[in-house]
Amino acid sequence: MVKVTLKGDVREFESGITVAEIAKSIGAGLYKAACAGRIDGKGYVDLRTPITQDCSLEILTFDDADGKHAYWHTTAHIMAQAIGRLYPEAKFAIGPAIDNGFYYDVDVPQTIGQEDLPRIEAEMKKIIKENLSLERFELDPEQARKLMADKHQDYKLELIDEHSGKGERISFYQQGEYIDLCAGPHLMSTGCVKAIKLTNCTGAYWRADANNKMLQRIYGISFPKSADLDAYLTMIEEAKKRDHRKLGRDLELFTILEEGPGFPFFLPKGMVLKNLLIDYWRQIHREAGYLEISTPMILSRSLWERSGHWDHYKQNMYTTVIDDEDYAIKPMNCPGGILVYKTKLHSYRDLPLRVGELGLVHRHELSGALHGLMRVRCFTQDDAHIFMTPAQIKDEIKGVVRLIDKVYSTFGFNYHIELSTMPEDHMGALEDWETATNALRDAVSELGYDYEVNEGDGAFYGPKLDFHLTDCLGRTWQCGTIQLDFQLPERFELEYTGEDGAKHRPIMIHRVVFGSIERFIGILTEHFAGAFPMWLSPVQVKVLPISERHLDYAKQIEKKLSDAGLRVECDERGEKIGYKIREAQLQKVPYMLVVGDKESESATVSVRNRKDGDIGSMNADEFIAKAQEEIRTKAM
RNA sequence: GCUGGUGUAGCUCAGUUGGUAGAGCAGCUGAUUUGUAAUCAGCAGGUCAGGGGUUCAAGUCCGUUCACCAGCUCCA
Repeated sequence: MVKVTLKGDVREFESGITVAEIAKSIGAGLYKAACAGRIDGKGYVDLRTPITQDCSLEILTFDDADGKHAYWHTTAHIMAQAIGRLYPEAKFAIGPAIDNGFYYDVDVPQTIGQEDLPRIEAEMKKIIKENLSLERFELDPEQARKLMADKHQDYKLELIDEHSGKGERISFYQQGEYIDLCAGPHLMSTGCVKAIKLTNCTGAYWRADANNKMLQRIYGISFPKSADLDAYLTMIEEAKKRDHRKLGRDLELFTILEEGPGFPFFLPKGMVLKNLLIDYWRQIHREAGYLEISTPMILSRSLWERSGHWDHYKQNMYTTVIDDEDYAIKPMNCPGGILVYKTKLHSYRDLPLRVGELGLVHRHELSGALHGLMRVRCFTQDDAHIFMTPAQIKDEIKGVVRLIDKVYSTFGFNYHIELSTMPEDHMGALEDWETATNALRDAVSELGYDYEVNEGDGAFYGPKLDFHLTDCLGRTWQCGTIQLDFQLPERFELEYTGEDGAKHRPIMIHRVVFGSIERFIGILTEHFAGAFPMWLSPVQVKVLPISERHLDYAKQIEKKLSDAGLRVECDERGEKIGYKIREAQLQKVPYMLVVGDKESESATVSVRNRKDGDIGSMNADEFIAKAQEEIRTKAM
């Protein structure tokens, strides 16, 4: 017998009972809803897992993130089975669950287009109706190879070869005629899946390597209730309305034209926003002890050769020729910052030396990678380089992490941190990489932040901590980054004079907080759906006279607010008040001041808030005080 | 760059089996002088993304270049 603790309740079962059977013993409803199990609070296991030791057990349903994972993974198998029926020559690659649903990569001779998805969906629904049970079995590598070879599943054979070295037995799941190499876990039968939707089909490289064959990837999602599926699809439609590319046009923030793909134009209102972010940036960096410099946009080839960019980053660099000499338009600000460091001698007393630069960099990004303001070919980095002694590394990293957290909190962003380690194409000694990576790891864990490790994704000169923000559709974008660099100080022979009078080599941090101001504005726009907080709104107040005879009074109010430092406009057109309000609402102006007979006689304004509607009347000074307070506190 | 899709007025979109472009909103003009999300009328606006080809005839068919969209790869 084994003792199993379920939600604090201890129950006894015969040893070898499966998770599914335990769920069944609790209730038919739970058994039906069960997706996976969690033993002793760790990870998640298949429902078919036998329990042979005392433990605590959680039955995971679709409400649990891991439960969803199993649910979607099973749906991926159902889709693969359907594809197998419709395209008998199909070869299957991998088909995992992802954050929002699942996909399967398949290799079929025909092109599967959007218009083919309903046919596959229909076949999936048949398979669900057939309520096929999913059976798990294990084979040793030789048997596994034979099974997959018989089915001409070349990609699966490659996957088996990868695992067979470990000598482990290989697990499979079978439902009806469909057998898939798979570690699971899975639901008990295809009938457990209810509402399905295939959302997208696109190309994807086998093993995520651009040198490999491109397979066809089909994305889908599924839910236990069709109402949940409908809600999800509605949510996606709503999210698209917050797309910064649409809002950027509607709110006249920026535009990107065919004449300059990837090179954004900032319109007057977008420029207000950009400048406000820069003002804020300068203020917090001054407070954090940073100096500011500006370095040239174009610098000589020899500089980029010395920095290593010419060897490691050339495919992304725009180059030019001046008086028969090669030059490059800077893709990064660091070499310029380093030259500034070298313009004078430094003492250990100067360190840490924090030097910021709002640098406009240009990078040739692949045409297919461009995406509104999120991915452009020229962008302003809110860069800074910190030169320091080895003893200062950890504190400086912590200082930057805190600064980034402070800024992101100011905007109400959630973020996650990734530690990116040494890439294949790197320069410098392994020990340095190890020291640098450990310093980043220690600093972030000592501050108590969680992070994921992103193997091999560091910069060519050093490892980095990346801060990722999420857009309206849940895609994440790297914004802040902290990179620790031993290489460039070495290459440029940077020095400072130590307490001992001898020359020492400083270590440098490259860091950005916004990341790029362009990308940050994109994220910001989607986060607030264009309704920026008062302090960031390009137009904060719109004065709306009821009719022409209130125009003088409206202009007085406008002047008064403008003198008080508010960004205010007056709608002087001979339109009805409803029309003017509608337009101001669509432009997401935080406050509208309606002025007519009543207001001009009593020297007041009727205040309308874009969120709460009419909030009553007050005199102009009261409104100004209220507005200024909202701006001062950066209220969201 | 790769796979698939899309490209008609400033924006959102119609445009039948090929028979040489249409609406709403926005804009301009005029009338209306208005009380918390769209007043009415008139006017103007397009080398149908760009070359090319098939055809008596191409927005429509074919090919190509460019841009955009989704994803992959890559990245702030």
